Amino acid sequence: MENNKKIPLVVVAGPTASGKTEAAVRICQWFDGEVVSADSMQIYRYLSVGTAKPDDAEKEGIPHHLMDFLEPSEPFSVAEYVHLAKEAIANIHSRGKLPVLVGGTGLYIDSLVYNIQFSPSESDPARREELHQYAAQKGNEALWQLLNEKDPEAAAAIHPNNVGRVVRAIEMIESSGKTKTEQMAQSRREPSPYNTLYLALNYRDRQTLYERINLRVYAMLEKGLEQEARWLLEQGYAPTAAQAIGYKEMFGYLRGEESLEQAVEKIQQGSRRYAKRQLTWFRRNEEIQWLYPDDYASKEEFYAQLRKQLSQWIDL
RNA sequence: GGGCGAGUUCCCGAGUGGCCAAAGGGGGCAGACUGUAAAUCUGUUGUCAGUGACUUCGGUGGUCCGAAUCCACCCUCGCCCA
Repeated sequence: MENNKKIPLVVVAGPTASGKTEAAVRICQWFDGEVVSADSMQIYRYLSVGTAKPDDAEKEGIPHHLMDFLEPSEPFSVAEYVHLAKEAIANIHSRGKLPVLVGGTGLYIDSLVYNIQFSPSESDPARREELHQYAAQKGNEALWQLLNEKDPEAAAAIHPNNVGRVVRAIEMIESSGKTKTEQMAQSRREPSPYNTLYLALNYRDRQTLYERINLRVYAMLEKGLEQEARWLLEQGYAPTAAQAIGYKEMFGYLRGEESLEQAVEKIQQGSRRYAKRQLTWFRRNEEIQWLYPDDYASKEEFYAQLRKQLSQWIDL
């Protein structure tokens, strides 16, 4: 497929609190675009403040897709995400608009951008549970040995302590008869239908990012994070949503086990560590064009430069 | 003024004569990542040079072949008596 036949796609990635949301809305305003969220937590309804979902004012009238559509009690998966995101992008493109993929969930973004094909078979919860039990009783090493017998190549790449990954690799070979390596190769056969401009935000000075994170947590508190967290806690079952940073740290405080100050510090720290993991993910991708707002004297200067960069890309 | 206790590497905290650059945890830094991914997991963390050397355990001075560990004095903090 020639580039001019591919669907143009702008990606705005980067660590949490780096300014993705605002940058994306600007891009949509300049080039008649619509946002497709690539965030594993903003998919959930009701979790708004804690996931830093943009409110109506911040959206500035720009349509946002794949946000706010799942109940917190529902689990979710990359495969489902890619399926939905593809549809959303195709739909936006068909209406002559520019799709702008925005988010911090690297796995979701890359799976979509590189058009990863997921095998049709879903996971088997019972078998998974069985394997987890095995590890709990006989040890991580013993479970890993199981994988090592069936798929040594996968075993070599997965640390025995990473039980979830070991279980998944065993599941892969058991359900299909093919090794993880074989399946990975198959998943990459289809060329990407997108002509992607992969951008990511970051700051030269890590401290700047960390300060943004710390401040944003205080802002979330003022906007009602506590109420959202209390609501989520009272909902009970929420396997994925309850893992979200900002909520899980509030639970201890809400149960009276620790102070609000302690919870806040944990949220800030959890967010900083998350940001670091995100950076590790994106940094390995040499295709990404990094944007550093702190290279510019003002935000407007930064955006002016960004607009110029995008114009050039669109003209190609 | 007297008595007792404590001061350890970024933080907390073990360590009471050699096996200690010093357990463990936290934090930091770095990395992995294909159906949990805001999750999960790994490595590393005094300095300098490839086995080694050098500086460190409140300060100073001692004892000893050898001290974070023993002694003396001093400083700081906490508690108790005044």
